[in-house]
Amino acid sequence: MSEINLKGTNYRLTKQRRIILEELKKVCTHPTAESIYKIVRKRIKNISFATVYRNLDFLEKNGYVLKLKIKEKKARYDGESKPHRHLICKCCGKIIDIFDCRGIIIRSKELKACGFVPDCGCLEIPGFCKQCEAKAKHLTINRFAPAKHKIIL
Amino acid sequence: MSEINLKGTNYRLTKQRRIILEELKKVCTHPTAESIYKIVRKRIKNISFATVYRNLDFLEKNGYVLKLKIKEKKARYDGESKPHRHLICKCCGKIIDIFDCRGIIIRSKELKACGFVPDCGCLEIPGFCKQCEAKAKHLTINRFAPAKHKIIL
DNA sequence: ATATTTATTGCGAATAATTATCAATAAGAG
DNA sequence: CTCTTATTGATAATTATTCGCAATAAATAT
Repeated sequence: MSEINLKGTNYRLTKQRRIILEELKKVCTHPTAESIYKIVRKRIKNISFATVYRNLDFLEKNGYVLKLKIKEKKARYDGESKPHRHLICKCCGKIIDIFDCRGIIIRSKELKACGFVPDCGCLEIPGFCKQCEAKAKHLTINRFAPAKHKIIL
Repeated sequence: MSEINLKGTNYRLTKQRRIILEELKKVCTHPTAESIYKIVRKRIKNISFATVYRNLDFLEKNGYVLKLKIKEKKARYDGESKPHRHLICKCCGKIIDIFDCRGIIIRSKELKACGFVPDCGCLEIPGFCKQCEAKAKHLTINRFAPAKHKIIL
């Protein structure tokens, strides 16, 4: 189990923060704030939902947890703060962690030309999980360009 | 300029849809629904905001436009539906298109093992734009793990 | 053309995730 | 033990997006 050393800062390791972090580190999923709230409430009966939001924000801003950058209604958090990538299934929404990624190579002259420095420490990679990929094979739908209609250029 | 051929479908190319698409293709930015609404209203004075949302959704679902998958409050749309990538500056939020990307190589045994098939036709790559990268060099802050405090494991 | 069917629109209300407010409380410093 | 400041809990506010529905417009049948 991990501990936080807040010496030399104005921040405090409150019971709320400690327990939110502990619980988030216990699960291997990528829970929403609501889900974390429900779990934490078992240990702090009267914790406020706002406190959970505030502290997830605090923990993320200070590098203790990750907040996924996917476009979903509800934000998702990750108790593992070590840089790693997430595979996001475009079909079922499943999130798969990959930790062994030795590098992401983006072959683009434009990228080099504009001087952009990729930081893929927390990168969400869209695609299709094994199960959905298998299902998609039977369909004629083009997953990559889902146009039903023709575009005349 | 592009045209839509809706023959053989139940969908209609209404004035609203045509103008939303036309205007979205005119700009090289990645506007929000609100921004598109403001532009389109110049041509259709009484268009409803809900119509803009509905039709952006329609156009995206049918492959005419892209909807960025970044975690921002407001959704952002792209009139260019051809597969391409976006560089997202973690510092200033700038969005840069790259079209010449010949491929993204993800070196991971875990990825291969789980059978996930990446589909990076619309991938958002985080990092730092030239300007922000230059600024960041002067700082001691570790951009990759923004923790202000120490974590004792 | 005109009538009929069905998709789409405009309006306003509803939803829902997140944030802000603020008095009360708890934690650390002196 | 007192003082200062950070944090909390409760609740209200915000805001992007969606929903419901009658009115309208577009395609199809007559």
